[in-house]
Amino acid sequence: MLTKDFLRERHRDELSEEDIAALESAITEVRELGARQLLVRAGEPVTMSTLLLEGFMCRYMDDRAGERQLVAVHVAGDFVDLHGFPLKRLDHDVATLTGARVALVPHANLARIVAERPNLTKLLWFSTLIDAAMHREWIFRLGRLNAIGRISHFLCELDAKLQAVGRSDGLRFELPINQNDLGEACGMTGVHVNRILRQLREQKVLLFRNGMVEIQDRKRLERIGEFDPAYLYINGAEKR
Amino acid sequence: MLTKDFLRERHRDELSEEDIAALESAITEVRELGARQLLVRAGEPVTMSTLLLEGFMCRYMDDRAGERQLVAVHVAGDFVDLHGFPLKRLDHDVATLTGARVALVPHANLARIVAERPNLTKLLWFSTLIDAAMHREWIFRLGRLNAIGRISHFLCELDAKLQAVGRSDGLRFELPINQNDLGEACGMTGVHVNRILRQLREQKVLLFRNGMVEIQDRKRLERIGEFDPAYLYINGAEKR
DNA sequence: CGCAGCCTTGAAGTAAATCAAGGATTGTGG
DNA sequence: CCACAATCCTTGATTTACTTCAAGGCTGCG
Repeated sequence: MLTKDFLRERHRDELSEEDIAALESAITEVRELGARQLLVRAGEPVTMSTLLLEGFMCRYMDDRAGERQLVAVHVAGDFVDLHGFPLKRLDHDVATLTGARVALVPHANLARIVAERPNLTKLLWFSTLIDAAMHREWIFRLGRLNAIGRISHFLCELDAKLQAVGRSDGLRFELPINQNDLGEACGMTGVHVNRILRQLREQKVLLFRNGMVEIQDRKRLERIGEFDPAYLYINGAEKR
Repeated sequence: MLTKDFLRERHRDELSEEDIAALESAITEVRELGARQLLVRAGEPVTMSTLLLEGFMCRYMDDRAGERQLVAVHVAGDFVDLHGFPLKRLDHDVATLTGARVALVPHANLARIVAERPNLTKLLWFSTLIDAAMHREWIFRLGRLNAIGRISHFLCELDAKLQAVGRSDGLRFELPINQNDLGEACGMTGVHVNRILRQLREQKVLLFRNGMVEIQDRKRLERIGEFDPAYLYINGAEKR
């Protein structure tokens, strides 16, 4: 069942068995990808969308100097570039961060779903809106939090998303990226990420080493990052 | 024709006359709103969506200290909280910036459209994805541009959106907000906005006074803001 | 062994925040 | 009609968070 993590803990239960079967059969290919591999370049017409099955992917844009700004990080179960279907071309690049396994869905098959399955269509729409909600929180993070807050918030978000698909137990999870990647996500230099991680380590809040995140003091971490998971629309994680 | 500005210059031509009639008849009420009026509070269930007919609205979230971060600014023709239909509750507040006229669309009427009109549904979906694209550009702005770049980019975006709905001639447009609002959008203090506006004024790039923006040197403005309108998906404004 | 990639730390520089005060404009009530 | 209050704009002085530049160390690998 390739789509088992899609919308997991997020109204997946609203999908009928026929809806799920329709989605499964829309997949035409499964592919293994290496780390740091470009999948879609900004501006080029797209004809397929990518469902991430395993690993981490990201979406990003470059500034004039060629510096990256990540705008999204994706985990298993995410329909990474579903928005490419209505948009027809993307405004950003899509790439893997780590090794990954993906399922490919041609847009022609999505068109059939839209024509025939209003309920599934609405949930596909819903899933792109969760991405938009995460974008908004990303804006908040960059606009209103300082460096330690940004890193903390980002890692809280990742943990929550990974827990929803069974890839984190809430204490530790794998995140095989480097400090520079983290900086590109949180709008700061790799050097400063290093100093912030040291602070978090010294305060016994969080450890990030060898591609592994260990949350030592979740309360403090969430407080530092001003984190409230409501925006992730995960079942049961309502506004506190 | 209340919906005449909806998706104007953005594939509105893909809507059939019946689609447009269906959308028009989904509107149950038109309302005039004062400036700085809260419409939707984060977390509360929503049952209607708002099509902005005239004026400026915004969406924002507060940090712990109560400081606002704007995550979107809307102009005439924008379906401000259409995403509230699939999401059922919002992760942010929605308010007017200026006096405004809005059309209200109950979600029950949207449900009928989704059930009966796949083509219109896909364009409604599309319109929420343009918002997401603007969110991404907003992330880029905050993460990768300095203060003068952020202000410049933001005003370029507003001008492009307003031109698409005939509210800017490309030289000047009304924007009746204050410097502090601008700061809340661009992630900086009002004081610093003031200094940046002075720079833009002294360099004869742009004037912002009395709620009116005058673009004096568009080339420079776009260059300072690293602005490329491709992400707005406005017809004819393709990737350069 | 020697190189590449990543992490770590220090020192100096800079963009923006903060604190503070005054000035202009508009509205308001006596 | 004018005093004054409120709001917004403007500018200066100081502080702070983060960047930049630089160098060295660790680890794994061909």
